[in-house]
Amino acid sequence: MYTRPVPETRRRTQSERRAEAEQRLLDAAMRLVAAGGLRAVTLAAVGAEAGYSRGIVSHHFGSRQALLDALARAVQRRFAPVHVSGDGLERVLGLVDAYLADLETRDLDARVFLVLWTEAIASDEELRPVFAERDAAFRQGWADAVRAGVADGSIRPDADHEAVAVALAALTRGAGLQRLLTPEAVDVEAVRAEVARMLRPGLAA
Amino acid sequence: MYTRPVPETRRRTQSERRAEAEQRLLDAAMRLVAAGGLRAVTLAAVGAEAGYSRGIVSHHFGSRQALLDALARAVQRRFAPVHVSGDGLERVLGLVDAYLADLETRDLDARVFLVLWTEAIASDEELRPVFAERDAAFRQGWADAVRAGVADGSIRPDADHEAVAVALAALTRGAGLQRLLTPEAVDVEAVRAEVARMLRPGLAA
Amino acid sequence: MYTRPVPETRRRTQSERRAEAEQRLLDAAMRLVAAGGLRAVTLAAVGAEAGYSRGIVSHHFGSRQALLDALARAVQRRFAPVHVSGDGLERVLGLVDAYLADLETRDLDARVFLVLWTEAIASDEELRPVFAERDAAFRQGWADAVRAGVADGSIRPDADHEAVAVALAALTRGAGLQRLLTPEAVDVEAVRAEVARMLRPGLAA
Amino acid sequence: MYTRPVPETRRRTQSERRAEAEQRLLDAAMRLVAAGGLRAVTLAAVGAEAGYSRGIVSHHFGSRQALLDALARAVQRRFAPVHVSGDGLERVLGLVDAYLADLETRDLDARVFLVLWTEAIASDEELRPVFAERDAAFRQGWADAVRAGVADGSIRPDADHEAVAVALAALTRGAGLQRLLTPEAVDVEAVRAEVARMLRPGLAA
DNA sequence: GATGAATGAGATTTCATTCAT
DNA sequence: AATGAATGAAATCTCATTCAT
Repeated sequence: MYTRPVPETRRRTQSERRAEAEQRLLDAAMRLVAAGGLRAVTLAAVGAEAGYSRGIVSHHFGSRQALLDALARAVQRRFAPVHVSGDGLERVLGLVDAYLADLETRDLDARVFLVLWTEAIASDEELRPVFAERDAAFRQGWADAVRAGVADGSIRPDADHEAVAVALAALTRGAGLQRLLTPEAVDVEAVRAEVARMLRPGLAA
Repeated sequence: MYTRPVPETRRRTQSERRAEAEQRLLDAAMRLVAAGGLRAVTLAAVGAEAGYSRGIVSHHFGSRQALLDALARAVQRRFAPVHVSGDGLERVLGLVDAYLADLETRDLDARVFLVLWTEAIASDEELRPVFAERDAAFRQGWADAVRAGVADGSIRPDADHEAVAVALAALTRGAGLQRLLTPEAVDVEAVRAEVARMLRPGLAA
Repeated sequence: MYTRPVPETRRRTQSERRAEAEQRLLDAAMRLVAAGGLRAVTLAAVGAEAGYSRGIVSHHFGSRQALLDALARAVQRRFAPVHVSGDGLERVLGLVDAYLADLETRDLDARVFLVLWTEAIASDEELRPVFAERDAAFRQGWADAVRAGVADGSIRPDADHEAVAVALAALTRGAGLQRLLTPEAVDVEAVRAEVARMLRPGLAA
Repeated sequence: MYTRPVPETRRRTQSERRAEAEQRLLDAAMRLVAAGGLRAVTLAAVGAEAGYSRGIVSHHFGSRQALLDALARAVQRRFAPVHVSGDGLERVLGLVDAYLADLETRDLDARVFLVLWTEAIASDEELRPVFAERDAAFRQGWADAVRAGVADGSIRPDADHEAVAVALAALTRGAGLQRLLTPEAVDVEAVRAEVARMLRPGLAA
């Protein structure tokens, strides 16, 4: 016999409602950033996109800036360094490849991250330090991987850790941004393959 | 007999005055972009920075968008591909090095170019096509250099011209943007040196 | 045998809790008015100042206006005419002196009363009649005192009761307001002394 | 023969237009303050009341606060101390009388001045110092008049200049405010007459 | 009794644009 | 050619109010 399912929208507690609303607002903000840049993230637009009213963002985040801060931190978590197997040289090349692959497979996250990252450049507000700090940690991770490669003998000993980190981070970010501006010009698969061929000999011991 | 002295600044024609005013406005806009991003480029601010009044930009360019278009084209001309000597592989590596060097030696141009370039990403307006077109030509130039290197035997024959072009353009732009966000983290000299060491073996035949 | 200790704060009835909450809210509102004028009395601020939540004021008073009404009545009770001994002229002068003294000794009450009184002027809402009525009673009290002084021969017979009442009420309120605006300029003790000397000969028979 | 008069609205220069607009805006703001207090002075209301658009106040004054500052200074000029003839005691009594008379004869000015004066009390912004300063000068004027009366022997020598100044300023302002709240209760003529009778003996030598 | 999620009205501010001078 | 007066669209922010929990 047919039994009616428990209704999807059961009674929610206040804190559940709050958590859900905030998540929906962040998701809405991500979609808007991806589609139109930070300029498209108006309080009214976020409220509407999330299915709420005009005032909801202020209610939950207090100010637009606070929403953007939360958004930046959320997307940094989501678009965080991938776990890559391998050691030394293989790990470094694997990281580059993984980031490039993410541009396609995690398109929304990548887009939002990159747009916010560029917006942080001209921002005197709180966006800049949030990204500056994260970038430091990000480069540190790569520099550490290079150092490990040097230690285990897979990477040539005279490699400048910091400079390699800057160059590889630049390469992946630059490629991501180029793909946002001219998607048809960036064949991610081809770039991944070529970058692997291009970098390996120059890094190997 | 009294002779009227020749005025130091001879009477300028209307068209000269117009050209001068427009140049001063573009210079002012560049300074504002460099200092505060596109958001800082308000019509009143540009007028004031150039030493004119609020209405001057509208008077000369008609609209803010027209000013930005002119600014984009001007900065593309100023920050145009450097002339690099050498052939084949040396020319490709020389281009990378020259672009990286420009980040420091032509700081203002580089900054304005990169800021406008990122703004073009989320712009539905006229900025996007202006940069998309130029980027195509830019990559074409690099792809041609790679092709020439393959032809003269200095670059390995299986190099994917387009992918290399994307990767190298990405590397230089990414480095430039990283420098804007965290200047202290990007030692341009060190990056130039390391990039040369890192790329040569991977591109050489 | 174990005996459960008598709780220190015995269980309060609902109506006691209600009364206590409302009193705490009124006290909180008074502090806010004194510190920042009516504008500082937002529902959220009153709730927080009283140690409750944002919604508490609406819960107890229904609306902001109702809270302000209750506040006006409460402060009118608290800042009510002082009991002054003496008859005739002495009583009139005593009232003036007592009101002036209250400006210092009952600073919070005086401040809140005066702020609400001035707010009532431009208020179409319910604050105006509340204060207009009370002012009428207040002047009546003073006019009566003057009349009694005339009757007992201590005040000159041609004194215009109403006009004296207006003038003396004006003097005390004006002094109180001046003290709120420029506290350092109003030496209450000196004003009390001078006012007594200045008024006595002009009112005496 | 009939000659057509010069049209009233002849061509005006830019600076005439500016001056006229600003004057009309201040006048409009005064009417709004008089009718509804500072709360009624919204940018949109001022623009509409002056016969302009919503944005006109920002255009001319930059911000609401700047408009209020200008308004405060304008009304302080307009409602400035009257020139009163006489010396010593007569001058002091004449000043009190003149201020009281102004409450009726310059109703609008008086109303606006008094409303802004009370608003200054709870204002952390720029209104407070503007009125605090002016009040100091105002009291100084009165204290000087008292001192002159003592010097010429018309006022009793033990009069406390500052305290008299505070009391008389308080009396006139208090009366003005009372008249705003309950106009029917304040017979200005009667108060003037009674105040004169009441003060003279107490101030005279 | 108490909390706080959600709404929407209303205010200020910024700024591109239009147009008279 | 140049100025700047005037407009109005669009954004953020503050808050009283309503109502579900």
